[in-house]
Amino acid sequence: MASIKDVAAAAGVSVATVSRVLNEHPSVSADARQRVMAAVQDLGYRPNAVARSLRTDQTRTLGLVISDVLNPYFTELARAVEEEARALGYSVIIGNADERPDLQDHHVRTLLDRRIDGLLVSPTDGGSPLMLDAVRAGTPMVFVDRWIPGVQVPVVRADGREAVRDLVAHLCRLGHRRLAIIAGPAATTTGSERVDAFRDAMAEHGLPLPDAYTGQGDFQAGSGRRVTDGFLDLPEPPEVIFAADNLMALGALDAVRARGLRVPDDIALAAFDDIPWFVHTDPPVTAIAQPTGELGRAAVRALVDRIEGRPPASVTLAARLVVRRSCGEAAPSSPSPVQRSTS
Amino acid sequence: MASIKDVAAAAGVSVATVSRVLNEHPSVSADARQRVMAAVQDLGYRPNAVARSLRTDQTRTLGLVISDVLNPYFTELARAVEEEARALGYSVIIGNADERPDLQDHHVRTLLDRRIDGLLVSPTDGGSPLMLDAVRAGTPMVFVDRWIPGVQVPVVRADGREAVRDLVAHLCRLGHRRLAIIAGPAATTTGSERVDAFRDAMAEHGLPLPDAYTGQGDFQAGSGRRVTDGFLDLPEPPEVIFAADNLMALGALDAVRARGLRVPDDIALAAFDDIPWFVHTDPPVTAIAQPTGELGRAAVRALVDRIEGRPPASVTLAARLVVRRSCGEAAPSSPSPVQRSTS
DNA sequence: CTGAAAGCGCTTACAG
DNA sequence: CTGAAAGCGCTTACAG
Repeated sequence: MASIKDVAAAAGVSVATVSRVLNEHPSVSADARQRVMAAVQDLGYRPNAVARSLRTDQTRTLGLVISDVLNPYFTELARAVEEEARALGYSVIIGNADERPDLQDHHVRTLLDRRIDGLLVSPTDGGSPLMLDAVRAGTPMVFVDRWIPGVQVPVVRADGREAVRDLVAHLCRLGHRRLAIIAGPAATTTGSERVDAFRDAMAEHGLPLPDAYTGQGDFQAGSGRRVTDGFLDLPEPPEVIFAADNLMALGALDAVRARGLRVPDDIALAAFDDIPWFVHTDPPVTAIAQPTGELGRAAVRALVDRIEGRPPASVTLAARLVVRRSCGEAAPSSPSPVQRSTS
Repeated sequence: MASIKDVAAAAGVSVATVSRVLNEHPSVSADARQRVMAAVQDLGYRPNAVARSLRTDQTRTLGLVISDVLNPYFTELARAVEEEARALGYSVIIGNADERPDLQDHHVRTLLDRRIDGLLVSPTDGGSPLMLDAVRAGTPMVFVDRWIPGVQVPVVRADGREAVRDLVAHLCRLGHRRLAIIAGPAATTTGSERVDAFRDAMAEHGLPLPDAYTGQGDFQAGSGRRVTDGFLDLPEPPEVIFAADNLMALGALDAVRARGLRVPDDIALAAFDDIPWFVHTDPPVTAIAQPTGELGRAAVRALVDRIEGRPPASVTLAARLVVRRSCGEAAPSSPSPVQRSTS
């Protein structure tokens, strides 16, 4: 592979001059520029990003550590992140933690070793020593979706409180009283917040959330199945299951179906996070939709602000309830069943 | 951030010695090793991967360029790739082409600039000059899923011919005669192969595949909707739509539902690529399942073989038909409706 | 406008 | 076993 030396030789100039034209430094003669460009063409020269990074101490790369790529929510988030980063001249390297703190640390470490310019994290846990060290060491960082309390890092996330209240109101209107939740890990903010919001909203309606109706999941399908099985084995099973993410909702559907039960007749179901498939499931699933793309873009902007020396801002966007048929009656307000979340 | 010099100073040795203990070079005294380890601990030193790469001319990184991260098939593929790569001591950087040749080239270029050790590609098109150049220049490369004909690069893929024959047989058995396909881009191998396999299988049953029943899609949901609308507008619409990937099947479901029609009563549907949601759609979708994880792992092994100087092998695995209810009668052989593809 | 030179943080023959 | 030195491919003050 041709190096800058080869280009310099071919163009009859010094490597400094080649570097200057490559970096569009103004003080290069038109003639020199010409010859360098020609040599670059001829040799098919491409600057070695590794060498450049070593020299300039910047990689123009962002690290994104997400909890689970297989979760469509995070996939969409990752896509938006990459898109916005590309627009701002950055690449992004994705690390998939698979909801495992050890894997998360592995990726953070690898990313740090590669000297990425900044880190976007959706923490799988309450904050490992490694993560905390990275913050303390001054690594530009921004949390997306989930965050670690007590740490001085901007957070870009959706607030689902209102939407959860809307959901509970919707459920009460349909006559449901025994509501259960499949929660995410308590160590994650989204894990605990969604339960809290649910419990608080229920309280407003004078409904208790008994422990038996609070299942501990891990945001993955398997736990959704397990917890749902537990609910269904109860002497008095709940009338509604609210899954704190779409994968656990999938697991819940698996479990319900395995028993030959029907949604919503035998048991109602709702989920946090909306995905295109929820329109086509049997029945269509009522869900709380996050502005996922906007979250990803805002997170990148905050991180790049931080990297480039501008003050980064935390951002909180609203989530919203999308009523479908999985809790009972279809929403009378919904104009067409195929309508997609476009707003 | 501490550098190797700092460690050397703290340990009272030269940087060469530090480097040796870091790389587990045998000829280091126990004493020196001891002191270096301690210094590394104290300083929280982590070697700069950028500098190491520049020096050793290897990044221990694989590039993976896929056509669409939002497609669950590719997400799963990417996950398997990362897993196997990690097991073999490599990181992977994913580039999402979004089915756009220009974006694909962008990522290939970026990856090459970063001097990744090898490239895993599922080409969006028939092969851009850039891609061809990269092959010619000797970049270790392996194609996964899709490939570029006439290029000397190992291919790891699933052969869907048999499964498509099984599908067509299944459709005929159910009495369907007018079968239509939503094809992928003709420039992709999977785009053309699936149509060919479908047409050939139909021919065996004496069925023609008229042009009107061959819709041109691009593997994305929008095209599935458009093509399906076209089919449904035909004076004599097909009885079955076979979508060449799961996203176009989603689009087809959207379009069918928008007209208030029902699957399979009004029109039957089948898809290439199986995803967990197909179990829960209304109705459950008959699909051709690829051994996605195994493809990803085999592709990584082939690429790493190539990188490390061993002869890489092409791999072809079989896809298989998973019958559900979207084409008519449920499969009588299926023991339980929730059964997941585990084999 | 241009080039020689230093230096980014490593690794690795080469001597000792 | 150990260190001094060269060099990977760049960029960037510093002189001219």
